[in-house]
Amino acid sequence: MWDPWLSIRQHIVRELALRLGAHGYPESADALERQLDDAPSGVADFGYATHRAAKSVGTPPERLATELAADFPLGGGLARVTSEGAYVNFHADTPRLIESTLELVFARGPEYGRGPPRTEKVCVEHTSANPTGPFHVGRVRNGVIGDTMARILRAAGYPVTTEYYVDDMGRQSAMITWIWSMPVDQWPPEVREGARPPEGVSAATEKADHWYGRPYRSVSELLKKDPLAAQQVGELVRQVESGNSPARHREIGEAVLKGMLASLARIGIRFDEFVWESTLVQDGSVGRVIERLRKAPHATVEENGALALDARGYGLPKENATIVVTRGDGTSLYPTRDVAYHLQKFSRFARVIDVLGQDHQLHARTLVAMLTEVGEARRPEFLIYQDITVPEGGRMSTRKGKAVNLDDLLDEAVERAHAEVLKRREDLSEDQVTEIAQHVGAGAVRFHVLRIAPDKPVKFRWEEALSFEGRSGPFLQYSYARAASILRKASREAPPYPFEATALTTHEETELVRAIGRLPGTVAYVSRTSHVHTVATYAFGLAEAFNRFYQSVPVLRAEEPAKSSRLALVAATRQTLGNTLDLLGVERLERM
RNA sequence: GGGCGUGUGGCCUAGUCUGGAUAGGGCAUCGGGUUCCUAACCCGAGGGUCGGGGGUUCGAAUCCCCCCACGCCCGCCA
Repeated sequence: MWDPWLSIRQHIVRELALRLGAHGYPESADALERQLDDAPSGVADFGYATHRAAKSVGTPPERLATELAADFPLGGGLARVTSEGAYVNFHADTPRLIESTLELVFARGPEYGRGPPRTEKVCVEHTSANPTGPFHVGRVRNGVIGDTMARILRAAGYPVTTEYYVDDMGRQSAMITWIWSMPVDQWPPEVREGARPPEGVSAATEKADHWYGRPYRSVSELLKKDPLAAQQVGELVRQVESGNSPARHREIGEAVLKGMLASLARIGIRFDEFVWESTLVQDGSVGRVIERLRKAPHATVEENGALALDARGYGLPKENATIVVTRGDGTSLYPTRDVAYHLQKFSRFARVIDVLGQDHQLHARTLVAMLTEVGEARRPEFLIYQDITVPEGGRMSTRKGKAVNLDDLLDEAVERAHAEVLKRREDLSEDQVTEIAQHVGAGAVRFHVLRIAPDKPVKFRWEEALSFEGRSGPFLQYSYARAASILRKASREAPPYPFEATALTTHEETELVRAIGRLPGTVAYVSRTSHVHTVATYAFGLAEAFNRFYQSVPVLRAEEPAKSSRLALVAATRQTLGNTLDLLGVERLERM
């Protein structure tokens, strides 16, 4: 037993199938499961629209609804069946629902919401940004979505590994090594000018991603008009590919990555594994992929010796009907190396999920075409999200100078949170205030990115990202803290929580129980659909239900048995909201 | 030009996969609520051609077709 709504749904669907069958309308329980709607709130728990069945049977829908409701068998947590117009309405046995929901929450504790264990190993690869400089806000959507998806899949019962694919082989990371391989005072003037650190900032005082990343944009500009510099960078790429990369290359890459990961850690994103692209070249996997592609059905060789694939027939855009596998000098390209990486992932995992920005959509299809060409039938599942754009238009880009640094956003969020905490709480120590502010700021930013469907483009606006009110991370944290506070004052911070289901009778109480009961279904839904934002929507609804309860129903000042029962309800809310916050990667706060 | 995605009150958004009851929320605006468990909260009000047009259906924000607008991609970059 892991979902308090499951038995009642199953009962309804099973009996409905039987009764509709008796009316001459055969429909499987599975099909009916999909047709069973949530009834409008206040009307009932579930509703079934009879129009379709009625039409097929030749009975007026209203009559069919009346007939079905009249002698529908109760039980399984179903207390009452009514009809309204063409709808059959199913009402749960509320005391029984309260009992099964709260008991389940207390029995499972931190495990509440999780599904039955599964054995298929899943890999969620996300973020995988080049180690060339600090994260901007546009990039973190990938990490937030990927990290949350991984948390949800774990909750759904899968063994999950998160991976960061570190691209240390491309031109972009070579650019950083190239510029830092010479003393700063010998840098080309335009680079030195463009990369000048602000007053008082040095390598010792600044995070490595910010420090090493500073010249990135200027170098990128320089390479467009300086063939000699471009040639030197190209030479470096060849060195890396042949395994003779300067030690500095890996050192800088690791330093920059470390700085980047520190930023992600601030919003709860961590990785299980890192796969450095260069290792795939050095262990020969990329070479083997190139050899297999050379013998592939549609392999061709371009005039300058570049190996390519004639990809017509793969549904790629016309101009892109050729996939280039190696450069003229024989060095590999990113899609080719990514094939090697995917073959490796397939050997380690049953399911491979790639979180990709929409700008990688074509890459995804290229990758699939190349996998076909090497005779690999397995496919990654792509979780595609739209970009975060800048209000003036266009997506964030460090190179174009249109980007907001994640660290800057977080610093600002934490600063504002600090001011808010100070305003509200005079009793806390400076350390407590600082800690709360960090989690509130981080929670606001992470939730802001998470609350919107991945399919939707997001326009970045400071005021929205920094909102602590309404549908926000801090609202959830505040709700959790309120629940924690009541339990603390009652000295009831741990089980057991005895309760009497019949003592919980107000609309606010029963709605809160219903919300608590919806977590397992939400987890199952998201693990199936990858609609990670649904967890954010759920969390908000739960917190809202709790705040309404809090407002209208006294707990500590109530008489028994209401008092104990309400304390149990508060404890169940704290557990459920806490488990949900864990899924969202938003820190729980016992006080704020 | 082709491919993918998006379009829901002033702004942001859920619902779209699997069609079903008066399209839910948040921000902003206006009006209320704290001698009482944390007002980062709660209650109420106004505000909607669900981008436009056709179609399918008993029924369309949801499915199909056409069109419009916006974003991204269409490198021997990643």
